[in-house]
Amino acid sequence: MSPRRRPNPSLAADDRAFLESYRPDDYERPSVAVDVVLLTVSEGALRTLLIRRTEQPARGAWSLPGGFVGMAESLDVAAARVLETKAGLKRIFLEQLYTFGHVKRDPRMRVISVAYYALVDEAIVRGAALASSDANRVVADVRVAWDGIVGGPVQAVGPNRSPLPLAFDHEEILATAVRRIRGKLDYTPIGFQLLPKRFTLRRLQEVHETILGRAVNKDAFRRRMLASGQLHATGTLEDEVGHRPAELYEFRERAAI
Amino acid sequence: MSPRRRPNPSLAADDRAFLESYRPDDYERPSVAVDVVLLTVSEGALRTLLIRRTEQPARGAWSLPGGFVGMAESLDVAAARVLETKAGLKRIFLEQLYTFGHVKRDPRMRVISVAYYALVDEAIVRGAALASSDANRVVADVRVAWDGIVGGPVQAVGPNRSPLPLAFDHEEILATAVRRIRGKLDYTPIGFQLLPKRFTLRRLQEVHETILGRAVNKDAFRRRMLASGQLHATGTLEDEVGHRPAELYEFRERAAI
DNA sequence: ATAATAGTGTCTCTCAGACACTATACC
DNA sequence: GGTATAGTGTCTGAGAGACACTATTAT
Repeated sequence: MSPRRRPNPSLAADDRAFLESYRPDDYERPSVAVDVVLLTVSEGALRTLLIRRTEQPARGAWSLPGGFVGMAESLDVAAARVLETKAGLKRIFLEQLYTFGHVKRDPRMRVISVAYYALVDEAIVRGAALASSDANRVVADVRVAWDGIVGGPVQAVGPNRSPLPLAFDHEEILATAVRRIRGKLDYTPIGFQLLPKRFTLRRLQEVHETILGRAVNKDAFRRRMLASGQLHATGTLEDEVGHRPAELYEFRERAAI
Repeated sequence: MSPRRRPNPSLAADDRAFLESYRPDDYERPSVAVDVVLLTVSEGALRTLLIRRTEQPARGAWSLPGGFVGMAESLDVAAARVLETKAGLKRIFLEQLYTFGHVKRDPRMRVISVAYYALVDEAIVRGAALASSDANRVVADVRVAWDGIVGGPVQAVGPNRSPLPLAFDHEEILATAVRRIRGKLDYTPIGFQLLPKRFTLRRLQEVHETILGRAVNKDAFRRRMLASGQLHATGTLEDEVGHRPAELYEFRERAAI
């Protein structure tokens, strides 16, 4: 049962002696899970991947993709694994969000959930396995009822405009993710993660407006983005747009796990 | 062994039926701990409470106060309990920081640590039980070797100016806490938590300067603080200062767990 | 030519930084 | 009065918002 029986050679001798006698099973332990809020911007709406629960508890309700943390994988790796197995997505921007640990948040047993959020271009979402017509998966609209980063309730809405009930405390997790990215947007170039490699400033501005839930000033936005030094003009223009084409930009570096 | 045997009456009938058959012990689980970075500002230095480990592993190294999460307590409650039992402090500002889950961060076994940070007035630290001359407790200086919120290494230094080696990944946790409060200071009134109920603007500015590790503009600081609406002038002045006394202010509300 | 959006130049307003000045306590 | 800090008034520079204007492509 012990996760690491092999003594670590870098430990001091008395550390090793201690390990021999230590009995981890003497203490009752909670389960630890990761839940991932996969966010994308599509058609001017903030959207997230939800999976319908087919088993108890909360069968039929919608939940964030998640899974239990393996004994030999770090939290980051567990979150990336969940993203790959449940959404078919690899090498996506992924950051830890918050850890939810209320005693009764899962009726089965004590489950502590380390929540992550991921940002991904909508085109990748469409191309991934989750695009297959699976009635138990949906990329739901996220309706946010508050301004700025004050926080508050959110609602997931399905393609047919019907509200989707969320299992456990997943509405709180989703709301926390929205609050976090709204706050991060003010001082980090997080919006790039939601766009393809090349994009126009107009598209980037639309992403910001969608996340923030309000219009932003076009001139100031352009100036601020270009002054940040994070953007690289490619010299090429978009095409087939029916009006004057805009220049395509790239983000200088692209974080991924 | 199961944490909650009593059926929850609010559950649907099939949820209850599921609970009867669910066997949480089928899966191996990690241990979950909380570690608390207790920060205070004293004599122009950022300081934190450290406890010397008297048992293996890492006996003799210094560690953040911490403890395992009980099966019937939430993470917030566990952190507050640690603060009370290990530092004798109650009703202190306490917020979740980050969750550390590298597989080998603890050589004994898989331990996932949910880190919290707490901010407290130095006078309370001095009055608490931890002031008792315990050679295994120290309020150490935190030396920060980087500017702004870029992050980097930190070092804990004892009263005799000797560096204190930290156990496990506690240096990383401490550095994460410093990074977090530096960032929060830019847009939230977090500095109040490190001062007594009544304080002068000068003291508040000193706290900000200590946390940020740099001087801040006096005029702009006063204007910004007074304009924030978070401060309430008491009308009384400090006394016995040997020069013109400053007005005492209060923070409008004081968060605590 | 017309429509539609890309992109720029400029003015103003707000706010932070800098600095000088006055105010008020203890000695 | 001397000294030290509290607190204010004002100038300046940086950056966001607003708005007008030019540029460029498809139809």
